[in-house]
Amino acid sequence: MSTYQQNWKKKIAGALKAVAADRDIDFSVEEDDLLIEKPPKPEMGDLAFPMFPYARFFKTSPGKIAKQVAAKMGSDTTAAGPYINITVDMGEVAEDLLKQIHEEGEEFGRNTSLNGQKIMVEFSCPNTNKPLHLGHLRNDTIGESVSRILFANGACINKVNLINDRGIHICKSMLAYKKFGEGVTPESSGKKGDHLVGGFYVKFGKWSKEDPSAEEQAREMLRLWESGDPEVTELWNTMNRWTIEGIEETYKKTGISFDKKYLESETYFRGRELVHEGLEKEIFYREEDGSVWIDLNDVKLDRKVLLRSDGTTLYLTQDIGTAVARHDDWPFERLIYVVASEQQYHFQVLFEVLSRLGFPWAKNLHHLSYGMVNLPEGKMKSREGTVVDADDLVAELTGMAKEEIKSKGRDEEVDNLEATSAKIALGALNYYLLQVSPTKDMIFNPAESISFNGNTGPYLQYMGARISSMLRKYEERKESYSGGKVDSRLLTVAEERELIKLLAEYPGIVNRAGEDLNPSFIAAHLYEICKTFSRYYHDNPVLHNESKDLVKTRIHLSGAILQVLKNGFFLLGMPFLPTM
RNA sequence: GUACCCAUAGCUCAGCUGGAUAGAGCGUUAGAUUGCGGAUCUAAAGGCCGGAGGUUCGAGUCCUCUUGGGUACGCCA
Repeated sequence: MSTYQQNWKKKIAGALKAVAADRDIDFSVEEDDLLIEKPPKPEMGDLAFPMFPYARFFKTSPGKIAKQVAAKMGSDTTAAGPYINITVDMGEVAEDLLKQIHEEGEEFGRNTSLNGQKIMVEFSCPNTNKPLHLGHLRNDTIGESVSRILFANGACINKVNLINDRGIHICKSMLAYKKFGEGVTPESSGKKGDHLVGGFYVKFGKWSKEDPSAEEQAREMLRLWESGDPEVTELWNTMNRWTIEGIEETYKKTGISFDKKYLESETYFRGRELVHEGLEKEIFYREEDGSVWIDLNDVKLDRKVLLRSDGTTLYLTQDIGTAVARHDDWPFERLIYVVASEQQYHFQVLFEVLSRLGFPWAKNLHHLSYGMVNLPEGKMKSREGTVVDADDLVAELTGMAKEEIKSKGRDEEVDNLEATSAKIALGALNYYLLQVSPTKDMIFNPAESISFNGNTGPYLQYMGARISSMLRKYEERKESYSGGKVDSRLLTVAEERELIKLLAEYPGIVNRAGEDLNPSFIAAHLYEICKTFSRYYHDNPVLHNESKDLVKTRIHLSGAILQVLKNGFFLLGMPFLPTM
């Protein structure tokens, strides 16, 4: 909610009360309860207030109320059927707004609604038996973006990762390495560590089809690992290091970072302890075979096993330990788990268990459940080898961007072809992934994502580059505009009014994105700004203009737009490019 | 079988707490360049918002039922 909208709410609320007083009706309205919207067409006005809700109190039609209210207002207010439409003096709004944007710079759009609240965000959570794939990329970009958005809303953020480095699946790649690896290393093979290890995981799958004893051998290895066998532990250490180093390289390339990294191998003990404590408190119960359970039938979550009959821990047990360890490390007020929607049941159970264990903060845990990423050809299936590898995809997009730059003959213009291509690829990827509401399944189309026109990352980046180019040109010939001065009242073109409104709305969008944990609101808003600016500068010369005042004013506006784009890009993990 | 999620233009997606004639992009068709980077812009065609009831002054949005799709319900993670 921008300040000019707030002001108008106040005025309309006042007029409504005045109308009620005239007619001796006992009526009051809080200005925050007033509905505010945009008229369907800009020429109808900038703000609209529907009068439907008041018909009941006033015992007349909304249309009549609108007329009576409008009569109390000035010439900028018209009654249009049941609506009151306001035409805002945008010159006045622009004067303060543009100044504010230029002064606040990268801080414009931030607010204090979360007031220093400590929020932990968990995302990514890779396994150490294979490299990242397209699904992780969605997870990573949502996690990173939501963290930045919450920070912009005034929260204190702690981004955490949880490395899944133990369990039977890890042993499978280790076993295959031991049998077929012949001592190969990332260095000797020239392969990234995560890809090398992932290859052995795939190899295990093939081998286990031929040799029925493979699965049993993997279980034996797990037992050895849990009992601390030195040889297995050493191999585990080595291969985990390879994978984690490989994955961290991918994070670096995709602009993802964490404040803290948790390892399952270090937190699962804690989970086991907590289950034992819960058992003593009779929150859990033991079956005859020794396994430990919780009965959640009263909340329709069935019953769930917490410890195997041999006393070893499970995924859920480990997550209990991790949550408690985290709260001890950093007493968060909220913890957001960015995890695929497949795991909804898991988190319902986890939160319920933590709550029954008596942790008051359990009610502040939140599962940010996001949908699957599919391909135009259909679902990704690891068995059919159609899983899109993260590194491959980034490389492919980078290659496509590079070709595009060359084909436009701009490879001489950009200062670093390789770096620029990579930034375009990243912008394309993140924008495409974030443009869709997190909760929904989506289809990822690589060719569409990297396209330079349409609703895509590169299009937005292009608008940023174009505005930058204009600002550079302005700086070059600044002297020829000397004597001119910024005058917001000159911003009378329809697109200018629209742009000012969009800029004014930006902080509210950041707020809403934070409340709903939904970066797509920001994506949509930035696209709207870019599209409007495209249309605007196409027919309205900014620099090639007789009036020096007008040049300066439009540059002032363009600079503010660029600033908002930059700020929004950051929230979406999209690199900004001054030229491309 | 039970629970949760989704269904809007040929395709990919928007549509904020219910509000004026349901919007974009891609694709299709037709246009615009002595112009700040045409990697652009303009316009047209394209919709029973899966279906049926209900609540409401008003429903793409809320409720019930129904159809179709997805996911979960492991001593896997």
